[in-house]
Amino acid sequence: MSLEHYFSDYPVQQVPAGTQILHQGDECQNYFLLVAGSVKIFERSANGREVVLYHVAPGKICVLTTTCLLGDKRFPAEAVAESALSVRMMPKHRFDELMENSAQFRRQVFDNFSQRIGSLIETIEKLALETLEQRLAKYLLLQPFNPMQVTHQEIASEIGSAREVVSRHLKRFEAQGWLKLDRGSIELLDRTALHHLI
Amino acid sequence: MSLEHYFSDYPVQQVPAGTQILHQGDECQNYFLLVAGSVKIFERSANGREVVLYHVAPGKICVLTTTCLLGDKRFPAEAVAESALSVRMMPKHRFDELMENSAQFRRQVFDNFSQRIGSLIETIEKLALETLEQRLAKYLLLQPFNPMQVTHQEIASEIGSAREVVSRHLKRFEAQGWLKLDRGSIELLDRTALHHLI
DNA sequence: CACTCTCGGTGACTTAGTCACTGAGAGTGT
DNA sequence: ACACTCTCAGTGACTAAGTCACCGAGAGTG
Repeated sequence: MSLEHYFSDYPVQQVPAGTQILHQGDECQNYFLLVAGSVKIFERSANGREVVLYHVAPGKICVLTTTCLLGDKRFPAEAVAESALSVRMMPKHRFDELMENSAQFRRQVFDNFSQRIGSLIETIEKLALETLEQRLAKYLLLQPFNPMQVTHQEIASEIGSAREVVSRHLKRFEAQGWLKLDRGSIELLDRTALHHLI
Repeated sequence: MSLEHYFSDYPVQQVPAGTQILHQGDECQNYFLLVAGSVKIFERSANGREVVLYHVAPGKICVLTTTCLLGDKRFPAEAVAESALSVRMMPKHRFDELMENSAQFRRQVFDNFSQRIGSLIETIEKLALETLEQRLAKYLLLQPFNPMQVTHQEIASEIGSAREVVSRHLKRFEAQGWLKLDRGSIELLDRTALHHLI
């Protein structure tokens, strides 16, 4: 039984791509389950640099929203729709009721929490212990499309770096013949070479 | 009702300071509640660098152990007793039973999860968006004792940096008259100056 | 076709991390 | 007391990463 089952009483709502769903300091009103699309949760620093904390995938709830509602806290990050979204919203009282009465539901929510903790720890490891080159190579190899449509700025905030630095590394990779750069797109030509960096 | 209540059926066990409790890849056997002392959970990279993920405080359970047992995974980090410990261990079946039957217990465990997610996100923010000087100043100002007994290496792994880099910054702070360095100890002399760095 | 905006490239510089080595102190055993 | 070993910190030389200020190409708009 998937999480979506428990949200089926609530209508699917559409959100256009690019919508900023939550700002830092906002109050969370509802739990939301993502039906389709992708939400980016990230932090923005005083000088405008960004770092992506995680993405919410279809079939998942946003763990940070959950902790806010459970702990009665403000949302500590930014949430933006990366693509057009379909979402279902559930009010707090219903969520609490399900947590109380459904072992299945609890299990699903706990799994979401566990996975998120794992992914956050992975992010910390990468930031603190890996070189930028390694993080960049991993990022490129994980993308589902080739060529991929992505800007250098987007990559920088995914891997916790700065645009210029990413540009320079990519340029170097291109000079090695490992990939081909175009405005807003990157085509991998030699995945093996990138693998050797890791 | 605190978490400790639910562990009271299980005897308090003593663990000497410095004991490595879990290695990367170990299988978790029991949930443990820390009664007294402090446990450091950290990652170690191939070249020996370390980064601290979090500390387990008295009255808390180790969230990572919990996610391992719930998800049937191996422990993904290192766990070391920072001081002499008193712990109570609870077998998996009892934990599952409590999760099933006690709303209070669930609530406590969830709170632990939420707090941990918050602290991990904070760590990511610091690593990606703050300068080393800021992280170092924050670390120093948060320590409960003055002078504090700590090595440069320990500080480096707490703030995700390298020993030499920390040494140089500390040396500079000392030259400014903000603190006094000694072998294995640091005395803060001007907290206000350190605050201005943040 | 001018205007604007986004995206990427670049040089010069600062900050952070790495590597290899040094020496000072603390603790141990004889 | 003395040598031995270990931990801790200091340092120079270097590489990697991040910042700042600026430029120019292309895409989209009116």
